Amino acid sequence: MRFATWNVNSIRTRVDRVIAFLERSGTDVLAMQEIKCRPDQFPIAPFEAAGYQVAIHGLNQWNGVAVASRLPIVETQDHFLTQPAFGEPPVIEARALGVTVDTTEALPARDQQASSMTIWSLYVPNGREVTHAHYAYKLEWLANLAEQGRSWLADPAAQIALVGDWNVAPLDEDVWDVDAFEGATHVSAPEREAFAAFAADGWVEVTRERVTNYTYWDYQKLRFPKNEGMRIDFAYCSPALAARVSAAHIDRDERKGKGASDHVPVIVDVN
DNA sequence: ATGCCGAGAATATCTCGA
Repeated sequence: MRFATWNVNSIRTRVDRVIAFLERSGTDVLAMQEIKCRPDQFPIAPFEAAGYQVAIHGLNQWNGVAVASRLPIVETQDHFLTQPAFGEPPVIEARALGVTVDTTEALPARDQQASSMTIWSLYVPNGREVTHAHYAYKLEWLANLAEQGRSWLADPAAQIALVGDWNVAPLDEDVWDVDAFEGATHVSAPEREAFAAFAADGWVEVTRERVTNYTYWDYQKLRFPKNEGMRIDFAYCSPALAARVSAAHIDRDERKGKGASDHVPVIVDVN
């Protein structure tokens, strides 16, 4: 069984690339971020034609998350219980979508193996500037998700993946030039502590040891040709799910050519 | 090589992204 996460930066602009990726990669479940549209604007037909159901959560042109699955979708949640609001009036933004899929047909029968998996497509707030209210919101968002996550991990058999654009570069090596990020968001100590808290709680980030590459390159200043990128897309798995992960990689080719997202897919294989 | 910002809404220029 293969799942993936990809910040697509507008599904309406990128749908042809996304469908081609699904068919080329054999991905069973794809978590998307920054779809930048409402459900009624989402190009559902090409997904269905390719054999995928789509769960969509989008409020307007900002943010937006979705999950495409060729495994049966059995439950969806359009926010996590402790998810904070932002703005005036306060709104719980479209930044989290939990989709539970039946994995029976994609995995070999095995004693006591779970028959379902919940994949959360997450688009963590950017933060903008460390002095901005959006930054405090980002830290609250991560802390509240961690709080929620601890309750989920009370079940040692939980099959849960928290995947998406975390908007945090956890290590210095996750940015092309740490000096260029002095004082910026994504690399600050509080953000890194908020990210590391998930590991302390028992979540296992399954791509760190299997992928040695960036997942994002800015559109500006020839960042991709010069390989000046950032590693900010991750997959935290519950312990029981992490134990079944066999491989992970990125599809770097998706950053090439006309019409690329600024992020690439991060792909995880599960036995 | 992969190439110098892209997307959406509104309507000409703004917000947002990291």
